[in-house]
Amino acid sequence: MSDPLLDDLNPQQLKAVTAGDGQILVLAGPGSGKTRVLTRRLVYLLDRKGVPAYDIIAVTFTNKAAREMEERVVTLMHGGTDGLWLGTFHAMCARLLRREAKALNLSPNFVIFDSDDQEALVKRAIRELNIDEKMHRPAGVHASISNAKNELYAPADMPVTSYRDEVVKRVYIRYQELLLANNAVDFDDLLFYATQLLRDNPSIRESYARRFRYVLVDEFQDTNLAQYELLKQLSSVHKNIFVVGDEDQSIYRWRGADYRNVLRFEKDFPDCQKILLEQNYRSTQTVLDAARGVIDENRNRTPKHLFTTRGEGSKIITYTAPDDIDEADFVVKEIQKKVNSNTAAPGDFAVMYRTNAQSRVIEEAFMRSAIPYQLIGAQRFYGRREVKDMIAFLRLVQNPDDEISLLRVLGVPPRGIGDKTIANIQAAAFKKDISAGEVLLDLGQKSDASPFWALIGRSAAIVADFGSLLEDWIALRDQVSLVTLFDRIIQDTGFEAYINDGTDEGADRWENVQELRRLAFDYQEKGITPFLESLALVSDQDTIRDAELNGTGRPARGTVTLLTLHAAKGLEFKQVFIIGLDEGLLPHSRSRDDPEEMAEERRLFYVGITRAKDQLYLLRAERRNSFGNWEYSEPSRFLDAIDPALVKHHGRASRSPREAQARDMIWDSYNPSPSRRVTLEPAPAAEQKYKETMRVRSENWGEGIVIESKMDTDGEEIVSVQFESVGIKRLIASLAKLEILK
DNA sequence: TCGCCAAGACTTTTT
DNA sequence: GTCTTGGCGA
Repeated sequence: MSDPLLDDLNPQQLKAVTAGDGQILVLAGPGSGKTRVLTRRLVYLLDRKGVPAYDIIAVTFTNKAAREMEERVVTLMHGGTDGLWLGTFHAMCARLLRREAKALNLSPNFVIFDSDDQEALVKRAIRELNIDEKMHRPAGVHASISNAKNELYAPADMPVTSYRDEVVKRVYIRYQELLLANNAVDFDDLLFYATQLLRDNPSIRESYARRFRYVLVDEFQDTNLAQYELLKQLSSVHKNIFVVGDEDQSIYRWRGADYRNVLRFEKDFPDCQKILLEQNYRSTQTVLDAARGVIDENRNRTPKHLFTTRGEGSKIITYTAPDDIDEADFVVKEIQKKVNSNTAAPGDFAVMYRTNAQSRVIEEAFMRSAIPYQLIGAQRFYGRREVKDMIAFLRLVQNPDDEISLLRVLGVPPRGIGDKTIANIQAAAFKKDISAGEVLLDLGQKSDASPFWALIGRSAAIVADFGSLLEDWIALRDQVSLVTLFDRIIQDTGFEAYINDGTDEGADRWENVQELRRLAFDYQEKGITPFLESLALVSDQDTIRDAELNGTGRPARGTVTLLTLHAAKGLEFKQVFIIGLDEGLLPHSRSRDDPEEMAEERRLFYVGITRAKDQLYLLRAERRNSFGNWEYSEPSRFLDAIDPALVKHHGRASRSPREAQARDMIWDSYNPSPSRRVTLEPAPAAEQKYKETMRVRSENWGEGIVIESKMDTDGEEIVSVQFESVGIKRLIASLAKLEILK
């Protein structure tokens, strides 16, 4: 009998999907069908085990992942999914906090500050405390505060071991007060408050932990301490927790993520079931071999034996460009060539780099060509001034206490409110211990009868006008649709005439506002709060446009995707270019002195390599332009870990003979040292009968695929075979009577 | 109050 | 080399 839910799963996947209750740890290599397993598990619980959707919570890191899961679940399911909690950590926490706001010091209409707002607020705290901004950069202090929150330290509890800590702590305390006064939370607060809420309120914890009989988690290796605690609390009653992750793809250490949570999980739940997914459905053997060479140099990991049935595939193409401009040209020309000859479409390609700064040169090269491309990240859309302004208006309507937004839009468009007036408003607010927004609203209501009128001074009338506009909008908030409110704000402020000033840039800016308006359309029903929340929590990945369908129903040719290695996680492309394989860039110079960070750089490269399905390109440039002068670099050390036999070096483009010689040594005649090569070198070939990817049949277990074979010290050949029936078995070849199938 | 200009920073990755 | 920030003049 056929079963569409389970039939196409391999033995390991099946084991994971149909595992019983308890704690399940799935370690899933790249391309091993991680999302598929998670999705099927969810449907398995709902559809086969009859678990009500209401009893399940499933958490991901990006909205994109959550959306994909939801779409697939809906297609696979016959019943409904009402009541299911499915979303990102941050979104789930926001939901929890809005429901339980009264148990915290927040009102349910709190806003979520984005990173710019957070930094602005830190800056303000620093200034209030008369701390030297040059010595203690707001961005740096904010990063330290963020770390403290991820480690679950409340402001008062933050440990101090240095003078800098002391400064950070003082700022942290003030920053947190300011957030509360703004009725706002930052990204870390969402996790921090949620964890705190559950920890300190047994009855609330009980009710959620009782409700969520099943907890499912994606990208578990990227959880930080706060997230780990949260998961433990949510699953504290039923203890049915199913996590999927891969230590080798942990690349967010700097954000508090700790892949050792995988080890912690095994320690906290000694009875947990551990399942390895090792069959890769994405890449060619060549790509996997390169990836393995790179990652095998990291220690402290669960060894995995990734294998594929996709065959060897084409060699990795490497190219050393004389400079970064030529590096970019090579990428564009190569893509152009394949697109023109119809062997590939733009949507097949991705270009990946370590730092956002590298995207510029690449982008310029694409602009000179006719190839469509999309650049992911770096706040391309939401970071635009006109977009942020419109969002700030909406945020102010949602929450008049949001002073950051208030200050942002008070002079947009310019209406005669300057520093002096702003200071007066703030002073008036301080005097009455209310927010600046409330001062405005009072002025809007009572005009010159307001007690604040005299305090504001000359521009009181202008401020009162703005206050009454704000009051109108707030009144409209719950009566008209989101888009109507949006249009009304534009109309009342003359926003269009202000930004669309007749120049090309003006038209561009107006187009961005229209784009935001289109996004608002999707939230007509849900309203302003979910809209703003979704805007605050978009990740770069969420902005990726997949190749849309065109009118004919066939996939459009798509666009080349330009993105950082970080943003590439979880994605796949037929052809991948990784550029900037230079010492100092990948690995980044900031990681040079810390082995842990170096290991993370390596994982980052590993993530990049394993995005490729068919063809991988590795590029570097001998010199690149930074701040207006040339900087030279050596090839990345990570390249040494890739077996030269997997690589085809493309042309030579070196300018100076000396450099060319150095490069040739690395690429053409480089002979890796034995210690480095040990993991890649096949065992002595003499008696070895079986090789990776061979199909074999055993009397006991039927057909399978050889995933590894090596000679042990006794001269016995040890073969690991992935059997269709029972999964992976390690066998002694001479005893196992394996038949090789062609 | 606002726009212009010069000085300085900027480059790690982001929910 | 370019973008942001802060200071100054109109």
